[in-house]
Amino acid sequence: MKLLAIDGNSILNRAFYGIKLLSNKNGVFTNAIFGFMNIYMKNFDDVRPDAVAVAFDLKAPTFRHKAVDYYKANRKGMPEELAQQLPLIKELLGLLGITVIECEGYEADDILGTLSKLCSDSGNECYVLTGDRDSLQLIDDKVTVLLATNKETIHYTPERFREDYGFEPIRLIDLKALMGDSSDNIKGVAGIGEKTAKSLIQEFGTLEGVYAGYEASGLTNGVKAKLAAGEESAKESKWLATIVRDAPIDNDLDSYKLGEPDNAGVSRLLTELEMFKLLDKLGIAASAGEAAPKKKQDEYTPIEVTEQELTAADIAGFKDVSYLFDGERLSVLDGTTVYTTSEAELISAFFASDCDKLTFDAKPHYRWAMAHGGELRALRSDVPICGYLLNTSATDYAADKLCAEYGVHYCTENGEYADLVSLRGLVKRLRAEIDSEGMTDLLENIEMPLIEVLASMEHCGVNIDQDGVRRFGTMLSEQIEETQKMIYDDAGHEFNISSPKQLGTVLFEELGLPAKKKTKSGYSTNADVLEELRNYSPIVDNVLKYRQYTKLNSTYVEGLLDKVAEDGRIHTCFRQTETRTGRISSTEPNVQNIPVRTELGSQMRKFFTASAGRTLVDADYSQIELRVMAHLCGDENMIAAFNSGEDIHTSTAAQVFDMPSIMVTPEMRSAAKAVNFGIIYGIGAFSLSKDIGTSVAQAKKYIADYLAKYPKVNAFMEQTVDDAMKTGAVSTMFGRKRRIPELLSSNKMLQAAGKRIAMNTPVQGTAADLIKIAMINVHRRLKAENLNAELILRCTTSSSSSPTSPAQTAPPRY
DNA sequence: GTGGTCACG
DNA sequence: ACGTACGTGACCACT
Repeated sequence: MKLLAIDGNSILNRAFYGIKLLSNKNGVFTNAIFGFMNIYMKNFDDVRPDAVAVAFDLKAPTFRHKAVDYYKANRKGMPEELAQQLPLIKELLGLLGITVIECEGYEADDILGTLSKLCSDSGNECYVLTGDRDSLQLIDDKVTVLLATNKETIHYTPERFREDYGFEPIRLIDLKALMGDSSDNIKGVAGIGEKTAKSLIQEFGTLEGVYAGYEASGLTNGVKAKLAAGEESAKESKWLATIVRDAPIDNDLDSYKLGEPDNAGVSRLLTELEMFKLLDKLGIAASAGEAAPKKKQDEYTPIEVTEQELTAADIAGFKDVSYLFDGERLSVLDGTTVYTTSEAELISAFFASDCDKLTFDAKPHYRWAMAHGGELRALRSDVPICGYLLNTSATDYAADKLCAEYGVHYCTENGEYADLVSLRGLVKRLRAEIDSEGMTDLLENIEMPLIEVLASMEHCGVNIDQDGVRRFGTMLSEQIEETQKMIYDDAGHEFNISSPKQLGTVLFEELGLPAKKKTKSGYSTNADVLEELRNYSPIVDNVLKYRQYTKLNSTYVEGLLDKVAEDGRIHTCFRQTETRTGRISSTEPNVQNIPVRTELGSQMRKFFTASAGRTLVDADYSQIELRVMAHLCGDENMIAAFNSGEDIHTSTAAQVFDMPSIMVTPEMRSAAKAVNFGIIYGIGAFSLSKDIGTSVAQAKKYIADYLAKYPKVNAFMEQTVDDAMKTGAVSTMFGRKRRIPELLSSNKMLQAAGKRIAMNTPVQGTAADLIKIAMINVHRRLKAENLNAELILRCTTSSSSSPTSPAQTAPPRY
């Protein structure tokens, strides 16, 4: 029999610190559970055990059998984010049929020690899974320790241990007795570190051996003196370092055999935690409907559907239907009948009909209708859009997940039509939720109408001068080759310049440039770092150039050409349920990050052209986010600055530096501009100082002066953060909500990040709302006035607000 | 799949 | 001692 014995605390800890904080919508953290289960499942697959036991510490309130416990119990407790996951993982393990062992007065490793001894003594195999090297002392012929590190799990057999340490596993105790372990508050012998301790154990075998023979040995007098002074401490340390192997736990190994999992219970728990990926991995059906958490399950009587081919006559009879369409096949649910067809004419007729429609992700349907010269009418609700408004942070808005989350019966009994049959109930629930959150107007008057606008923009696409792009690419390729040669010359050999690892080696080891910053995996070689190193060697400049050229070539030249359709245009995909703030994003290609900041890069924009006989018009709001801020906080000074029509950054500089605008220098304006941006992002003095190249103290003063001049900005920020801390969420002017679980974190960095999100999102999100409204209005007006014009892109536009050309204050005109 | 880097608002 | 502004997406190297 094989037993897998797991140090629950150790693995949970490792998982917690190894995975970024995750939480469900109620702010319950789940990252440690997620990481734990990943480690567990991987090792389970490797070992294929018959029995599993997970041990957890159970701390007694009073002094216990080991002094170390006293200290551990007094150590700073685990962070709240982790502590709250502890009962949850225990519950989950129980539901999975895995034995959880806790033993009053004993730590997890004592339990592992006891379990492994039980196995060893009875000739059974034991695998001890832990992240703690202390447990390596348990290794023997029957006991393998699976040491989970950040990268991999090392299988420690006696052989492997001897290779790494040069002595027997059990001697780890003697080693610790000498070198100590500050994390366990084991003192060891003062002045003896890892190296000395290892060589002593290798020479004398045990602690007792050391003390029996060290005086007569050839050790230095210094070491001898330290050993003599530390003898008592060493003996106590040895005792402390020894893992208990006779904890009073159930010694019948059979009792740890895997039990039957309670799949419904697991499903309920993981659904509540919104850990759908894990549910999937466990092979348990997501979202057992009866197990919905907080929300009471809506009443539902299962229906049986019948299936038939759709006819034109059927369409005429439809009033209020749900449908799904995958680009080929349409299925419409009316009552209990599912009408299906793949005939384009019928699909077109259905889309164009006036019956009310509910569906799932309608944008492609609009596009299909447009591509077939028709239209999609009377769309009443789109599930992912509703789901998005209720939680902008979800990774996807699949029907089964949403049903589980909002307590709606997911109609698995309808087989392939589960999504379709569930649609109506789901929409009803989501709309009710949206209504109670005050977002109905946002849904009906912004997000829903926007779907068609985005579809139309995607459908039209934008014309690309492909030859121009190709020529630009050829030019870039030549530059790349040339630059590459120079870099190889300077380095003295060829290497992959695009590999940060190889580049780091060349710059910081071979050429000996001073490394400024480190990343997790080595030296940082980002533009900021390289910028500072430019004077050291011409190679640095060339690397920067190489980066610029290759970026332009692969992302923009090649990336764009790849996406040009047969009509010579690119048809990007606008994503409406992607961003946390309410902005639209764009993919395949991303048209929202076409270069503009450098002269060379901005040439890319020339290749976005009007097709023959047409004109490309671009329009943009000027300083929309700052204007939104001015409006939201109502600061008279800021509003007056905008109303004056003067360049806002110059005006800010004039206010902050207390002088007439005409005396504001470009440096002052640029500092003011940086502060303005900082204000939108949720200011920090450090970053501001870096941005404008001043001391942190100077940056602090700028911020203080700014906030003094615009007191209502300050008040608004404080109020917003305050409210956000209370409600865990922020809203835009149009009622769009964003939950901010980071605010609940006890990690100060994370909470500070949450506060910045709280300050930024109402501003960024309101701007997004406004632009969406503008897009809808423009689209409608072009249509209503029957103009031969189309809205085609929502992309980057020239943002020219230089001091000499004052910002445009009038609303854009079309 | 993740991390580093860099393009944009 | 550490990291250090908000929001995105694409590409590359590497695991």
